[in-house]
Amino acid sequence: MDLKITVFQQLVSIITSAHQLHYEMTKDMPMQGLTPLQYEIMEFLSVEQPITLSQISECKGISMPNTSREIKKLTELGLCEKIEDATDRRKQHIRLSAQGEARMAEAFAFMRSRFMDRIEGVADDELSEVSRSIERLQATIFRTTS
Amino acid sequence: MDLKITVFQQLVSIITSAHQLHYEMTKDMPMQGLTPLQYEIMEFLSVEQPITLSQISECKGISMPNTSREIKKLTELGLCEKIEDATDRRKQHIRLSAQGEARMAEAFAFMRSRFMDRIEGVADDELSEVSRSIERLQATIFRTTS
DNA sequence: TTATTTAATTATCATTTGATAACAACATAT
DNA sequence: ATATGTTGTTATCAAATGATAATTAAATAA
Repeated sequence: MDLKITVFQQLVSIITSAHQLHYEMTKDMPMQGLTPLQYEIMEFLSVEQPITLSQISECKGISMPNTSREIKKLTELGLCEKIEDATDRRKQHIRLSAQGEARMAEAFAFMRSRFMDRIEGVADDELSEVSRSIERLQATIFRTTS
Repeated sequence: MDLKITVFQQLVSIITSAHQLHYEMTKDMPMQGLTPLQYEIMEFLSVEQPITLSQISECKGISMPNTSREIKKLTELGLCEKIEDATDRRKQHIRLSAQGEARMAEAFAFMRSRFMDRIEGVADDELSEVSRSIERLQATIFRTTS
């Protein structure tokens, strides 16, 4: 069969697995007043930061009014903050506040603990292989086509 | 730094990338009357099939009443069907109907097309590397710990 | 200058999804 | 036989999210 088709099918399967693993790592995690969407935005912010409202809207597929609403709530909760753009006064750069960073550090610690249980028996040389494999995927198919 | 910590951080990044890529492949895809959750269940069914209602509920983190409601809607739309269990008459095994399979084949064709555009310039030997990398991940960290 | 575009906000309503209680049918343990 | 647990259903309400219109302010194009 065509190699590209094979890789596509493998990609679908790994996307499914990644989704499933994320679900298992975050299941029963205390949300401390955040709705699922708000938490999702927080996770996104901890990876892409700082970022404007329009970019969040575009990347996550949330309309501008709804993005504005959720960021407002997160800001009111003290979890993120708005920074004015130096050259364009319309733009707002959003980043996690110190409290928001702490909150996400907790979340990732929770996930990490779940992950550690999962890979308990895996040998170091196998893990090195895994590490190289992930690097390879990030450098090719997951690379952002700008 | 500890290898396991490194792999965890890489894992978080690949989960994010996978989520992002899935979003880009399905963005603007015609949903033909399916809600996001219903489509998500359809994707799940096309991977795990047949499966009981309780298993869908457990795996996807949807309560039984809500799972029942959504499966009922999908069944009414002719996209999936219920099969009685031979030994336990309470159980319902759910699978995609022929129409449901056709619908998902369309969905995957849509995604595949997007994916092909994305990897247009990637050489075959690089793709083979990607393929091996995915296999390695599926065999290790994404393997289901039963 | 004036028009047009872009970034963000507020308000509002519809839809989707989540949560809970009450129930029915069947299986299994005591 | 009776109790208890499991699987799934229906109904209902609450919460979260999506969608749209109207608005403000600032940048940019004409």
